[in-house]
Amino acid sequence: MKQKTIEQAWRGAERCKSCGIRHLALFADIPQESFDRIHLPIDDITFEPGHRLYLQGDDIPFVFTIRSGLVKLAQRMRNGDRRIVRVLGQGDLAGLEGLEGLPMDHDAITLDHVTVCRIPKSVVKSLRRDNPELHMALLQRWQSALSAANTWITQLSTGSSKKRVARLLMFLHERSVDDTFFLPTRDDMGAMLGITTESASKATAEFKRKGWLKTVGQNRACIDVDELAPACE
Amino acid sequence: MKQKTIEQAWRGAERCKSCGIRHLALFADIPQESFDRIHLPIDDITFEPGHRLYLQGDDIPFVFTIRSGLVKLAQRMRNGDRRIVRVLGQGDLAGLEGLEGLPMDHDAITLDHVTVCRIPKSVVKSLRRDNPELHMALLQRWQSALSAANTWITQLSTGSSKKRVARLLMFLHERSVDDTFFLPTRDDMGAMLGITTESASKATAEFKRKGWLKTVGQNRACIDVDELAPACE
DNA sequence: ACTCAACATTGAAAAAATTAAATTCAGCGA
DNA sequence: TCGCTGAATTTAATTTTTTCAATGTTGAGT
Repeated sequence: MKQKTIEQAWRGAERCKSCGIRHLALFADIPQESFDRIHLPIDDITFEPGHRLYLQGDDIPFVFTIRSGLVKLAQRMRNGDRRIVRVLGQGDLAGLEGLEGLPMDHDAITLDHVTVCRIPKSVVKSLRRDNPELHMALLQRWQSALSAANTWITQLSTGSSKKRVARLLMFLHERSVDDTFFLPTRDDMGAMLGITTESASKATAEFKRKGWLKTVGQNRACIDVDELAPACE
Repeated sequence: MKQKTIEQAWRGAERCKSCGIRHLALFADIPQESFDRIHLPIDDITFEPGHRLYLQGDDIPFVFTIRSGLVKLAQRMRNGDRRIVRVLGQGDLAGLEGLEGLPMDHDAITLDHVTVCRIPKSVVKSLRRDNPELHMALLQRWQSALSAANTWITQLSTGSSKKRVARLLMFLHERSVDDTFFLPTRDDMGAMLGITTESASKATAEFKRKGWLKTVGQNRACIDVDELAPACE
């Protein structure tokens, strides 16, 4: 079990109004007086790479807003194969299924250093009761999650392994805050794209040789978008 | 443009309470008095195979509950490739995205004969305003759509072409009302599984040779589940 | 019965991906 | 420094998939 660090724990939600990504977060449009009536702990937590937010089958009493970093959602199949079905980034919500009282159908594991806002289901539920804004926000989260799933199928599970890797790099580039982005292990890339580790390695090595992909430090990289774009189709 | 046949059109929603699949449908738990206040047309429509419910980019004022038959959701990519991202069956909802006011990101096209219940967005919106049951029903639709998308990725976009075809047949079998199911064209199977038409044809032909798959009539088939199951992994 | 068009099947060659094994490389602790 | 370890890469053999082209099959319409 990896370690976790609780930076700050707040009674109530005073912190939310000064949250740097509030415009992206679940409570974006919730009026202040709604917060004032809520006095439940909303924790701001930092996780290191490889931490499990929850596992397939878990029944967790939280949802998580990703404040920074990347989280992979992976499903394991009976035969042991695993497939990463989505990668969440800043502003995305993890654990939506839990709100409907269903057990998780996937693992959620941090890829790099991740900060999340952990919100008890009970808070969401009680706010949802009388906040149409939150209703809308939740529906929009579902919408964007589904849209992301579609993209995952059409862009990252289709075409040759090279195209898939190229599209994955573009995807990671687009969702990054700065001009570099987190480069997953070849193993994870394979699980994201439905190809073997070796195929992922071959494609990334080729892009690096051609200078379209440059590694920066340990786990980060940047790409030449104009050069890589043609390789996507 | 394909033809459509309007079996019955109803002013108001009197019909809903006697709907045969109401337990599966969107308005399952809506109290009768809510219906009585609504007087907008909810149409019961039959489509023949190949009819487009809506196309990518459309901004439609309806959602559709599938009463019978199958509907494919397909995304087209810039290079012209298409990928079927999901197949909807009885009780599923098509056009959810429209509720959030977003244009459709996919085509919805009937595979076989399909009957739908076409509900104006405005009806859903006005009912949603004061019906927590409908809120719940909508969230659950989103949930099951997302869960289906995950299944699509892990089961139908992973592994060898034979496994994918086997899993698709199992999937179609499970969702069928009777013991036969609609067998898509090899072309559509390819688009569902991310493989070529020929690969889909070879796999289905092999299963037929082995007697694990039997065609029944034109577009329908049945499988020997016990024989086919091992081929899924 | 004939024709046409759409769909399905098949075979052979080419291309691509997977498997397996070996190698390089960087970081880490003794 | 040395050896260890995990990750990434390389290589070669094998398997799978795609491509391309030809051949069957089927049903609708004449």
